[in-house]
Formats: sequence, structure tokens, C-alpha cells
Amino acid sequence: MRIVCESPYDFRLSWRMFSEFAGKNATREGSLALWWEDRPTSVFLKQTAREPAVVELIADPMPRQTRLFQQRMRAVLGADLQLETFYRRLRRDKTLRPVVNALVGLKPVRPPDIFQMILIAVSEQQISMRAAQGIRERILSSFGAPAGRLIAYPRPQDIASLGVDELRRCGLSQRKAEYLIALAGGIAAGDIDTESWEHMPDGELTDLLRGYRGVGEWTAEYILVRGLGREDVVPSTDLGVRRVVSHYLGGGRELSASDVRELLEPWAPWRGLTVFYLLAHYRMTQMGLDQAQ
DNA sequence: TACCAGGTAAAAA
DNA sequence: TTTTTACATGGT
Repeated sequence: MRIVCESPYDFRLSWRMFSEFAGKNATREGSLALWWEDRPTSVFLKQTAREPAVVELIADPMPRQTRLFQQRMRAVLGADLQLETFYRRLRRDKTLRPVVNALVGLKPVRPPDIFQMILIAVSEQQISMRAAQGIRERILSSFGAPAGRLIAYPRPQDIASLGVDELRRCGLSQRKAEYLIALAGGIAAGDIDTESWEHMPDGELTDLLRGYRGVGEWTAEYILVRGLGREDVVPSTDLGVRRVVSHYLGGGRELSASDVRELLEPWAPWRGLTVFYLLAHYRMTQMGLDQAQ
């Protein structure tokens, strides 16, 4: 299967950011596992051309409804995201110009499934990314579905039927286990209609999500920007966001959430995407830029 | 060892 | 109504 993406697009660079904490759900080299047509499925992705940007994809087993699958993969890759206007705007700023220029073709990769994103978000509440990753690995091992060498995240119906202590044994807190089981049950039963989330306006959807137990401001915004590709949404209370915004735009001083909102105001309607670029640049600067290539 | 890490809900004040 | 507390793991 062949996916043509809006260029510029650098798949390797983009995938690095996604796969860093993916554990057994995805490899650094460009494969991932997901449930598709009721089967755990492995997908292998590789960019074969730059201009136009083409990603070749092989799925195992191959989906029957290839059009829907292609649509999903386009969303995962951010195939329709156009970066040029965003770049033109950021390059007018002398601080952000080098950030953009170091990361040309970077797009946020979306988790292939919205419940997977919910699970990631809840697991990352409060504790470090590393600690959360360990917990997710145990959830994958215990309740995920092997697909080749990888493991697909459990579906809502898989989590809905669990007892709280089964998730606690993976390292989730009592509370988080309750949140996830209730959310999974709501989705499995159809009371929570994640399909309808796709086309709701940012503010309305954020409010809806915050109505669910376990989903506060941070989690709702995190799901919107990372899970649904909402380019303007920023979890401004997020410690990592406050750190990078301070580093690049705030002169290194400690920032409150409202400081973050104020400093990012000029970058609408790409505030979320701007922060993604800052986070990516910061991370790569820490690791050394050569490794990023 | 203690404390913090890409928060949240519920108890206490 | 606002403030404080418990919670889970992993790194320092």
C-alpha cells in the first residue's frame, strides 16, 4: 500500500519521536501493532520518496477494507498536514527559525487507536514518562495481543472486563485502574462515542472529556493534541511544556500555565504544533543532533 | 533516603 | 469555596 503525504515529510525523524516510548507496541525502524478488523495486525512502514513524499506500507494480515485502513494510516502519519504555512510563520521569528530549520519534515505521529491514547495519557498522569512506560509494558504483556514480534494495545472491551487489581498488578494506582476500566466500559458499551470526537471543536471536546472521571484539564488537552492531531491545543499545565516554553520563549524563568498561554498566543492556530517542535528540538539537542538523523 | 516526575479526585479546612 | 493529601514507579 502506498501513501502519498503532503511534503515536506521526514518519516524517520517523525517516527523517532513517536517510537521512543512505544515499547513493544512499535519499533524505532517503523513498524507498529494495532487491532484491525478484529485481528492483531503488524504494520511495516518505510519512506520511499521525498518529493512527493511517499510512504510504502505492508500490513500482516492484510486488511480487507483497504480504503478505511489507508485512511487510518494517513491519520497516524499526519499525511494531510501541511507544514509550509506553519514554517513561513515561524521563520519570521529569529528564535524559532533555527528550531524549524533543524526539523524540516517533522510531523507528530498519532497513536493508531484513540483508546490507546487514553491509556497512554492516564498512565502518564503525574509520574515520569519512564515510570509510565514501564507500567504500559506490563499492561501490554498481560493484556495486549501479540502481532508478530510486537504487541497491540488491549481494546476497550479487553480492559472493561478486568478487575481493578489486575491493572494494579501492572503498576497503575487504584484510582487510575478505576478510571481506565470505567472509560473502557463506556467505550465498549457505546456510551462514549469516540467517533464523534473527530469533528468536534477543540473547546467543546475538551469540556466533554473533562466530564469523565480521571480526565482533567491536562489529560483532555493531551488527548486532543497527541491523539487527535489538534494542532492548536496546548496542555499549558504540563511540566515538560512549561520547561521548553520557558527555555525557548520565556528567557529560562519559571512559568505558570497562564504565562505559557500568553507566550504562545502569537503562534495560533499552530500553538500545539509549535510546542511539539520545541519539545522535539529540546530533546534532540539533549541527545545530540547527529543521533537524530 | 528522600524527592520529584509531562495530575486527579476526594477529603479536609 | 479553596487547600491539602494520597497515590503508583523509576531515576537521581
